[in-house]
Amino acid sequence: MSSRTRDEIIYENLHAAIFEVQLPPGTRLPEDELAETFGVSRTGIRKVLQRLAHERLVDIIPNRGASVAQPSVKEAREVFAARRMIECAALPQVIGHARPAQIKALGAIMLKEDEAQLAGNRAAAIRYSGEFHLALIRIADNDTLAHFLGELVARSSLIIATYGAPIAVSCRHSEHEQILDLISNRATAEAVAWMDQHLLSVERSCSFAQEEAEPDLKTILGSIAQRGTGLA
Amino acid sequence: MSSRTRDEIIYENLHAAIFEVQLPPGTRLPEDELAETFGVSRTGIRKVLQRLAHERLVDIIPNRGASVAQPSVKEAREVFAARRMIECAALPQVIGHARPAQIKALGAIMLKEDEAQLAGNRAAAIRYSGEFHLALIRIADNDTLAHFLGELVARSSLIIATYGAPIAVSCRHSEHEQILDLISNRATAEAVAWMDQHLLSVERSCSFAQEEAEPDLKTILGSIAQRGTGLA
DNA sequence: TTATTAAAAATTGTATACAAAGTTTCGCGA
DNA sequence: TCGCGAAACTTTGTATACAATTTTTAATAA
Repeated sequence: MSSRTRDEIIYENLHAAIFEVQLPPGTRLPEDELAETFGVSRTGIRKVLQRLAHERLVDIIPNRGASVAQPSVKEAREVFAARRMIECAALPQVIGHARPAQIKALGAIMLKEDEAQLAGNRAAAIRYSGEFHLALIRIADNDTLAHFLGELVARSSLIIATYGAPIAVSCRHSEHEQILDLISNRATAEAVAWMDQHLLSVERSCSFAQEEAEPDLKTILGSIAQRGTGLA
Repeated sequence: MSSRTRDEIIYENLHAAIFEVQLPPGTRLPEDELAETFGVSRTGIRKVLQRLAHERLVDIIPNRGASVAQPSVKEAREVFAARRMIECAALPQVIGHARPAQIKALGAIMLKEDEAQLAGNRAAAIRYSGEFHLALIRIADNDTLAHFLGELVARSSLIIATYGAPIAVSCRHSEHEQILDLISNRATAEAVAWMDQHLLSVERSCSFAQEEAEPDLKTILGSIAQRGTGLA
């Protein structure tokens, strides 16, 4: 499998670094620095940055360069709403196609996620948690849909990094276990309901309140002024 | 609205040309030729081609350049399956949010599509037909989802160009009218059922049979051999 | 001290040059 | 005539150079 071209490798590295929150939201990504790091010219880097921008994992502002994306609250809600629609809608297909070996593989991923959690390996926990959702939808044998969900899962990581409670890491293991049970029992309706609740609970674990209202400069300045301006 | 950078304009031009089947699937897109056409260097063209490749509107084969994508049968089925999931799942949201002005706007698009059909303006008919589906989902106020559907709708155009009957142009006007009626009456369940049927009927209007089976060289050669090899 | 402005530095945008890979053409031999 | 192979040509891949823009720094005046 050496079809992994050099661009591909750079992409995978950057993607993983962002997905696993080694590069937190907002981190600047100067072309020169990346080019030097990966030992290529800016040309190759730009291509990768464009791709990541298209996946909404980095923001590119014209003439001002790239940085790890900082999803807005609206975007965060959209991503979770889209995930609920797609993952729930695909679940019947998943259950229809699921073979024992695939369910076993899901269990293995879940186990690794659990191990990573216990070991305090945050990056691995995030990776396996996302991998669980992706391995799940891949059973539906729809690459197009799986590709979309891949983007949404990666963006979810950025969202949780931005708005999530510092401790809560993405998905709770027990919920994945529950969904897996329902799938292997072919309990479609219950599985869909659980998946919906699972994704809602992840969304609820984020605190969007602070930015729910547009950051209002006047309000902020007003509250500062209250503390006394020294004027008058 | 002069925030349309030069790349953006090139992208929009190429996208429209592909979407409206002015550049049929399989058309080669040499960088030099495009660069000359748009009066820029290859650098700018490559960026646009990469973007279109990410949207699966063009295929890029390393060292062999870009061409308008030719969706496989599997990909075609995936795209329609994804559209059914997304458009049906979003419909409740659409109906919940729909304001009279928006429904009126949908009606206007439908009218233009109808006019284009009658005038035999195939490109405009395709454009408005896609625009109807996009305007519809935009009512749900989820840019993320609308963006995904935008890609799926454009790919649908390529699919229909590749597998569709020469006469049948995308969506039948009457079906759009029916869906619009059900939405304005807030008949959610019926609207979802109609949307599902509508998308299925578009899919069924394509003839995937020829390529449904993997193009099997041995079979083809065998049937040729049957006609007599002249050997022995 | 603070605000304003100009110059300098850093960063991105775009074109061009050269290298690498692929395609075509032409000629040679069977 | 047909098949094979090499050279010429075409096209893409990558790096580098220079232009344009933005950001930072420094200096000056209120």
